[in-house]
Amino acid sequence: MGRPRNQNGRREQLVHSALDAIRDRGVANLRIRDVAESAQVSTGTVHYHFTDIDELLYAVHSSASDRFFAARMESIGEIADAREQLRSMIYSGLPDSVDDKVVVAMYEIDLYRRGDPAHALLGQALFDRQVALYFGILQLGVSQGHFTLNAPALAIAQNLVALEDAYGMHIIYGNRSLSIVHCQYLLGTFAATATACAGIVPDTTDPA
Amino acid sequence: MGRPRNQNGRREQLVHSALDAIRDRGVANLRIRDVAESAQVSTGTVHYHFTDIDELLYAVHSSASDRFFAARMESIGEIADAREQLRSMIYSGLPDSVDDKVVVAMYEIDLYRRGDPAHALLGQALFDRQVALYFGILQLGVSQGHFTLNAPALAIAQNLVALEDAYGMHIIYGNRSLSIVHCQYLLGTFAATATACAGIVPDTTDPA
Amino acid sequence: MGRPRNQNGRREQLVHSALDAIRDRGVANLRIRDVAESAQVSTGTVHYHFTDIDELLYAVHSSASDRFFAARMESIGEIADAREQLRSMIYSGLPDSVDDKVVVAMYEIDLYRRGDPAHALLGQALFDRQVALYFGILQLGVSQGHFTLNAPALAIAQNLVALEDAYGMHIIYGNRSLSIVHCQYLLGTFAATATACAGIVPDTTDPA
Amino acid sequence: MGRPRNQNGRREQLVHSALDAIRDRGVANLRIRDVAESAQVSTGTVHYHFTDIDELLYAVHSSASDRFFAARMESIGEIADAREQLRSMIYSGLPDSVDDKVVVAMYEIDLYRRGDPAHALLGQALFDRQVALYFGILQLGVSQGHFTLNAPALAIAQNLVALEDAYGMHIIYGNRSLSIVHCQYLLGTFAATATACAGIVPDTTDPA
DNA sequence: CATGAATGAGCTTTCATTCAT
DNA sequence: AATGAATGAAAGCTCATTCAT
Repeated sequence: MGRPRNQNGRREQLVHSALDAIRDRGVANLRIRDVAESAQVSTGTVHYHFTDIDELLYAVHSSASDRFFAARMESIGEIADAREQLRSMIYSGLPDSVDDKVVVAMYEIDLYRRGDPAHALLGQALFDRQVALYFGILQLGVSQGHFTLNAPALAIAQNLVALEDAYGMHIIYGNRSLSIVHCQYLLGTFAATATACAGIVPDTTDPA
Repeated sequence: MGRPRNQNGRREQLVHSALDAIRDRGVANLRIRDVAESAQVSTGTVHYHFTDIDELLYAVHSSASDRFFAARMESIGEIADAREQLRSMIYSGLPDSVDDKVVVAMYEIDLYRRGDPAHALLGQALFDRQVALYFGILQLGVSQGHFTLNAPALAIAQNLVALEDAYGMHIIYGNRSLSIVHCQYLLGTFAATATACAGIVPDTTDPA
Repeated sequence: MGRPRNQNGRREQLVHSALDAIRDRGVANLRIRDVAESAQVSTGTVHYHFTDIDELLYAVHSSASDRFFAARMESIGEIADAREQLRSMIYSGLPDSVDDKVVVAMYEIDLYRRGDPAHALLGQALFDRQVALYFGILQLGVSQGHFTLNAPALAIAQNLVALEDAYGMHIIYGNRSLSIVHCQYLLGTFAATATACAGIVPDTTDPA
Repeated sequence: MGRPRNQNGRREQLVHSALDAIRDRGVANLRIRDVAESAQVSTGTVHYHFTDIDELLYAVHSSASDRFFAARMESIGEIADAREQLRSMIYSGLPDSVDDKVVVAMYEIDLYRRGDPAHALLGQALFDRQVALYFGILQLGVSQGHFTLNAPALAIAQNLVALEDAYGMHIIYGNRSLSIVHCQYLLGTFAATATACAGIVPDTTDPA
């Protein structure tokens, strides 16, 4: 009956293409044409699926946040020990590289759309979800007898997410005095002292 | 440096006007005309003093970084006690408000010009200078017998600056779950535990 | 006439929907999509029944003219007295309101397709038919002994139709110094003096 | 001091060019590029002087109305006899030809911008001014002993302007059963009977 | 017959940049 | 030094039209 089959995936495909385009050109220089070319469709097609560029950016922001958080959830899903969970989180909270397209897109759109309440909400929601994740891990570690917290669990959780944000940003920006490994070390140092649990982090020796 | 010399005042005025314009419209939407109108000159005048918009943005970024750092230096200049210095730093490291034009400009340009080595260098240099400032304070505190560090001073210093960066970013983005006062509390919590010095921070009671 | 035959009802439905759409958006802003949405079909369906937008507009113009004239014919069909016929004509010659969709469509398409001989012909044909109608009424009134014409019947008839056109246009345009009632009065004044027959018109007292 | 000399005339020049372009292509098909080409400037220049196409259309409408009315005023300026004034008015109230750009622009914009209060006001204001002009002439004719009005002067004046509007529209539309000369005859017929003054009109013999 | 995703030409609009004054 | 009118490339957005299903 002429019903769409899998073309409903077109929106999703365009969002993926937009991620590539944003990584390559930056949000500020993002043109509809870039997204279209990356997806190998015409510009009209992009406009057919997204009223305007704002709607596309919102979809990308939303999708990137969800994907990022889902990946972190998944990374600790099978792990029982809070120390291992914490270790895993420190790996998944930083961009893979200077070109991690999901992380780049989140930072860029967040800032590019500064002042737009819809985007502010996405950023805030991601922060809060990540805090909740860390919060749970900290409590689990306490109950497992591995962690002794030197401050409220919420404050530690917020600081952990904040450190990830900051180091993620520096990595994306190309700050050469902060390699990914070194950022992991710094996060690990913080986690170790906050939980009074030396054995949790990948590498507590300063590699710098 | 074949730039106009004797009226460097005009260049500076334009940089100041650009700060206002960036706060109001965002770097991405910044037009030469906005800077010109804010400075009450013609667009031609802006072009006379800055070859192109890149040169203007670099000047703004550079000026904002310097001003920001200089203010922080000044804020601890007259203070002898490392605990008071640390307290003062926590105040001066966050934006005044969601509209702190110096901080907004730094973040926006940093991200907007992501990939440009010149701007990356400015960001990195600011980070490093702030780390150095904190590093010195930490060492002073140790020598004064107030601080007992639970991790290398450098790592603590880097984490302090990173937390400021992250919370600054969240404040600027309009994240409503992180008020300025709460961010100060979070920074204070970290500083207090890292230095094992309870009495240094403005307010170690969670105001949330 | 190789058009689809057996579902002429669909064509007519689309023409009606186009009338609504033109009233709401104006011909100049009329999109195929508007017609389709108004008829609750897809844009493809509109294209199936009308080769292009010109064909649709012609059908609408033609239909509106015919409907408008038919209504006027009908409005005097049962009336025997020429004075009453004339009175009735004055009511049926003006748009009901600023949003009379049939009248709006005629004026808009007429002007929008200015220069197109086919549309010019429709306008001219409507004018001529209405003149003929008035002409017959005037002659009837003379033969009934009610009217004494102060000019050739044809000239009076043409002027009557012209006045209707002009006032219709002003009403449609939203001219606030010409209410519908006042336009009726003005037409009545003209008709009364042209026929030297005081008793024919709805209201010969200036309501202004 | 670098003050504009006669470039202030650029706006006016563009309005004139727009009149030509509207006559040639119609308002609905008017492109900024048409205006620019007609004025031999770039499209950017048009946008420099007019924020958007609406502002341009308003300027054209306003200018056309004013020019049209001014020409009519001037056409009777030197005439003392009301009969001659009336005769002159009948000449100046109709478009010169099917391509009279001032009249075409007024009708087209009026209709194209139907529903826009600003344009409605321009149309109404022109109507009212013309009515006032006729009203004065009718009263002058009465005081000169040439006219005996068979209806209120205001009603006659309104009907005169309405007839001009309608016939102007038909001429513009290309209605072949209404030549300019014949329209003048029809206006003259009405004027003659309304004023009971046979000698005023160009040609009271039906030329059709 | 009907659908609606896809297309791409065509338009408006923006804005850095130039340049005569 | 400063102006601001003019430019034109670049981009977003609209929408008639096509076509596979």
